[in-house]
Amino acid sequence: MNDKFWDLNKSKQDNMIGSAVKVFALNGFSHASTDEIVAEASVSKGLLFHYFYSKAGLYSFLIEYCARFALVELNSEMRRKENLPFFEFERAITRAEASSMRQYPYITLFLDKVRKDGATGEQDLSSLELYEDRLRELLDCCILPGSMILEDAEKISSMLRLVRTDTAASLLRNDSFTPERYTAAVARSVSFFEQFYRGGPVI
Amino acid sequence: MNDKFWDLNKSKQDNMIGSAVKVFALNGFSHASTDEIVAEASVSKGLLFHYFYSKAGLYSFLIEYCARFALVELNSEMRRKENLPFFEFERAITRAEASSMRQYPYITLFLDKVRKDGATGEQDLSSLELYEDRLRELLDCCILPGSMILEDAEKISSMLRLVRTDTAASLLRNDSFTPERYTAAVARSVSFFEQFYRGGPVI
Amino acid sequence: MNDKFWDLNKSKQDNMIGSAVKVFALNGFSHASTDEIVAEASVSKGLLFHYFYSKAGLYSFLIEYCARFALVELNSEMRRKENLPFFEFERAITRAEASSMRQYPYITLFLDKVRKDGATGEQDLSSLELYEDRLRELLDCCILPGSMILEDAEKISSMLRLVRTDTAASLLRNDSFTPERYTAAVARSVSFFEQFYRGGPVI
Amino acid sequence: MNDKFWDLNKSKQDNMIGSAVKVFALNGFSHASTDEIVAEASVSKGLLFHYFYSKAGLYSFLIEYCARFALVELNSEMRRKENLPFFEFERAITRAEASSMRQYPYITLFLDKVRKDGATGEQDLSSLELYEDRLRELLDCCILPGSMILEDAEKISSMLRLVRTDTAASLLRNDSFTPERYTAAVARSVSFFEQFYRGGPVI
DNA sequence: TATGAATGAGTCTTCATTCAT
DNA sequence: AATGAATGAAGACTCATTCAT
Repeated sequence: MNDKFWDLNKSKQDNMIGSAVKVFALNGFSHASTDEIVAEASVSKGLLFHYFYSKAGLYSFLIEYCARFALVELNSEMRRKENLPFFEFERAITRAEASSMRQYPYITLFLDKVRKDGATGEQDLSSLELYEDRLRELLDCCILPGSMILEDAEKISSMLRLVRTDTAASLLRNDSFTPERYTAAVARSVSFFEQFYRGGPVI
Repeated sequence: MNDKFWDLNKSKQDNMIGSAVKVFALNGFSHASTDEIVAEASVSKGLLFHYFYSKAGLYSFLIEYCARFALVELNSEMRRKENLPFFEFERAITRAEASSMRQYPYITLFLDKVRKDGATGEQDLSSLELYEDRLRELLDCCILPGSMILEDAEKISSMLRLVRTDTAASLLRNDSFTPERYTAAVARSVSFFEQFYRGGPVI
Repeated sequence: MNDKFWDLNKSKQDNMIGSAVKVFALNGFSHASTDEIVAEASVSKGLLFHYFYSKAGLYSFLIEYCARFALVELNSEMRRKENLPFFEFERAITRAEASSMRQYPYITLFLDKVRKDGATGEQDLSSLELYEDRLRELLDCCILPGSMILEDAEKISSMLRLVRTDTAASLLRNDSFTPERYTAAVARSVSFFEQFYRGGPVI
Repeated sequence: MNDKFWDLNKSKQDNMIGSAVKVFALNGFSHASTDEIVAEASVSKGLLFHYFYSKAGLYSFLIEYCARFALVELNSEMRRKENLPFFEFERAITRAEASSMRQYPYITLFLDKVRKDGATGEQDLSSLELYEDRLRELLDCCILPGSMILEDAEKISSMLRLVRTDTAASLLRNDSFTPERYTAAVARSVSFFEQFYRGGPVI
């Protein structure tokens, strides 16, 4: 990408980023059209390519930018609270995502699409892996309920990720997304798992 | 579609269906190329369009065909066993899918892709909905463990669907898919949920 | 390139080759437009790319094809007459070029453009070099007039090449090109040099 | 062009002229990019268009400017020496070009490119023709060796022009150009022709 | 029935040119 | 005078679809 992008004022940057994230999130890399992106952002075709050189270049940039953005939000939510009880940790992730989505509503869906598209592609996913590694690290130092083993925590955590993605997708699809609704909807699923472990070992 | 397709011998039919299902499953509707489909099936471009008129027509046909095929397998697995205990029901779904995938390995991934692609598209998804409705119906008349309410069963069921899709995707990706491995892998996740409800109410 | 190109009938092949050679000869690689080529050949854009994959691929193909074609014409003109007197050799080259240009009028200009464009580009020029090598080889076994040393023969030969290119360019420019006019015009320049060596040593 | 260009100090003018001449000489009109020109000259895009209005305008300006510049150098070299012996005349042309190239190394290549590009284009070449006319005029009043007729002089002169262009191109290509090397290299070719006419009529 | 050559609308990308600052 | 962000028309290339055989 062209570093001059950062000389633009924040709102222009966010307009272009948000528009591109949305179109990529909804269509995936191959079917996202640069025409749609520039229409969504109300800028010219030339400008997009001036800053990002190619559709693939824009995509790579967004992966890195969004993964880092999400990581910052995650760390900011986690500050000074590393050893959270497992379910509090899951709620914190949800709040961090909600916070990212306040800025770029489609960021969560976008990163999810990248994980799937990227499996077959040749993108540099290292930033995204950094984010995943951090999540994993935080999970590892969670305080698990008495009867929960790490393997179970991982299973639950990966299922909750699915719930979050589904929730985001469905709220955005019918135009009713707000960070608050998102947090509330996911919270119900977290509590669902939590009940199994409430009040000690389950047998 | 052109009904003369059904006059072909079964192996030619299955060759074209299986090839198209695979390419659509791996790439989604928009990025699947008719060139790749005809190469995979070793037939000519003209023939594909002779029978299915358009890429969208082929896609629609496959949705209907695969959804019905999966429904037949599901019903066949369920015959005379409508009131199964919940976790046995989940195991039965898994066996039904494994059976479908013996014929068309990518069918499960294909139908999953359709649900997501289709959300934004204008496909006729009624056959798929029929399949979903049947699943829902079967779920409704399951025998739930003592402490499980229907809402919980639905949550668990939708999470297990995710597990099944992930399992299928990962086995197919590294070329190690067999119906048996698929059934075995999913069974472990079913048992994970089952433990919470074994031996009576959990509190 | 796509080998199926050779399955087309000769007139279609020659139509596409001749059109592309003309457009590249007149405009050079960078400024030649595929739109202009397909318009000149009266075929669709898709077809051009079906057979040649890219503008660069077409260009590479033409370099090889034209260099080989010119080489065949050259060898055919030289058959059984390897040890020609120098100026007869130059006349033979001219006849060989005239013969190539009967098929593809712009071939000489095209190959000349390639030598210049190619100096900065990254084309595979080995076929063209084969042609040049053959010319050089034939020059080396010419019978030189008594007072002419090889170095002089080379100088004269390279100047005559320029004369040939200029002659071709000017005849084609004002639409008056015929192989006969070309041969006649160049012959005058050959004779110009020849006079210096007629009747023995010059000093 | 915008006459205010002449209010700039000479070094800024020459910087822009030299850079543009170089880029046009190396790439021809169509493939020369204004981005490359402004990068070479280290000025802004806007400034280039402020002074020259368009790429074509800049090109036209350069043709006129360079042709006049070359003419001035030619006349300056020829002052008081109109009736030169033919081969001295050719050496004088070479020195005049070398002198032009001391100021703008690519000027000779540029004017040569213009003659070829211009053949198909719609540029105003009258300044260049003035230069050519002057050359022709000087040639006409040369003192020819006894056995040389005017037509021969023209032939030799046009061939020597080619030699000069080739020499300039090859020296500039491998970064070893100096006016002195250029003059020396061309002198050898002039002497080659001269030998034919040394010591009286050649028969 | 079956083929694949041929088409052209649509997509990505470049680049001369404009204009607000 | 000087900048460079912004534009959009034009060019390379793709791919679903058609049609003669």
